[in-house]
Amino acid sequence: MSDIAIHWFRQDLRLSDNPALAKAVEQGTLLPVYILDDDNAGPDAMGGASRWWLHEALGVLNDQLRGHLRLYKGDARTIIPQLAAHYGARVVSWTRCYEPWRMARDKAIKDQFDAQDCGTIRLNGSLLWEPWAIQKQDGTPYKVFTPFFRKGCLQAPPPAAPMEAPDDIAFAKPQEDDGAISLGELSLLPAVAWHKQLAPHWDIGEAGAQAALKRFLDDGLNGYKSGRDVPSQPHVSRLSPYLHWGHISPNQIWHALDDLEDDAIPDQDVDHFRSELAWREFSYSLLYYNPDLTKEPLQPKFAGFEWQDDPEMLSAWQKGRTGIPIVDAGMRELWKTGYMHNRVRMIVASFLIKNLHTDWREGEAWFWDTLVDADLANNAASWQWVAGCGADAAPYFRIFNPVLQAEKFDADGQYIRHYVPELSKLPNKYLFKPWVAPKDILTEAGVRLGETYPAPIIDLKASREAALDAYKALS
DNA sequence: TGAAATGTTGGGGCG
DNA sequence: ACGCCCCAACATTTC
Repeated sequence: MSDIAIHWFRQDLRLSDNPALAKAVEQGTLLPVYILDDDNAGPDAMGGASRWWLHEALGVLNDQLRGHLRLYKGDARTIIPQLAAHYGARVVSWTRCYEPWRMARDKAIKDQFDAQDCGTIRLNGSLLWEPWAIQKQDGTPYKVFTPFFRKGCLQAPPPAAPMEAPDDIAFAKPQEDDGAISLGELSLLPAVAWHKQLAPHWDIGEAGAQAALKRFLDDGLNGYKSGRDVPSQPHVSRLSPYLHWGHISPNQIWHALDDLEDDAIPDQDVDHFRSELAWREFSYSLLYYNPDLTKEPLQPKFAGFEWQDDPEMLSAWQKGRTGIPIVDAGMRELWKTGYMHNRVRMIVASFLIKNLHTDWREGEAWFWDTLVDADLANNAASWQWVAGCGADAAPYFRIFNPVLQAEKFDADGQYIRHYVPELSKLPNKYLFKPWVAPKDILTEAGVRLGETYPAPIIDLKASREAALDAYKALS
């Protein structure tokens, strides 16, 4: 047996605060690998934006590893044991994942190794607390967020202090015939170069994650609690893709908040940002205890709910051509940047579900394909939350009015004007609802409804009432 | 992590 | 001066 330790990178694409990687480095010479495993992912295989991000991220990680990252494509259940045998590895390490398909796969691989000499190292590096660590007194999982956060998270042992990156990694000598392929051969980039417009908005990788954290702590956190609702303001962290890919660990963020030296930042801002990290934990808890979360409503009474299936409506929503400015602005931000501000996510989701009466799984699928932070747990839990069929869900009658939401949270119209430039000359009075503007105002602003910008595809008032009736029938 | 309908109050205009 | 109406502004209830 050699002294080789294989670290299998998955959603932990960083060197610092990576306990499993650190352990592997301690135990031998490192063979760092990544496997594109669409075989096991099945219907949960990555979407387009994720694949682009991963392509870039693997390039950056390979540079960090001084060109030693080995890439493979296929079924990890066979590739990992083959690699271990091929190299005569002493140990294989990985950071735990919590998606049902990954947990099943990883357990099968672990079981194979348990019957052999090769050891495994499996550690948490992606969550503040592992899903099974946060439970109610009676041993059942929390179903409501606030006690999950206050009683569960805040009274649990605090997250471990982050570790430095291992210095001076000794790499194993790669063998040419081990099945490794090039980054290009992973074929992660889409045939149509849609991803190119995403690139200017992101600094992918571990350094980019740390820069985003610093930017947020310096300029965004102060005023977070209320500023986070305003999409034109820099008061959101934009850390979600970095967390999803493990370019930064939640422990690093949590402890950075502990270590803040700026006394001027109100406690309520820091506390609220911590609660957002805890929402991520809550989503993972929900998925862990409800493996069908991505496909089945948590509340059984929604099982037979009759959603409308209108491909044209869905397409208009996806393209940002609904005729409702704040909705279109959000959907276009998503298409252009791979991201959407959280407040706007709630607005567009509410519109799809409660005005267009579309199955929440359609929205879930679109976000899965287009978000650079697409995350199985967060995506499923959040769509169920908006649809009202999830845990701790919004009451069914809580329906957003996208006009009022825009008037409240984009009061100066900056966000809408940026993403819906064909409306930018409209005065604020009509920017949020151009269909009520007098003809001469529209003409003066260069807007021709139905030509330069769509007329609304749905009547907000009537569709709201229809949703209320349908939901009321359930309760 | 709503919105709309309904109810209440109080100031000002006006006969 | 007084009563009446109107209607913001705010509060409460309902979906």
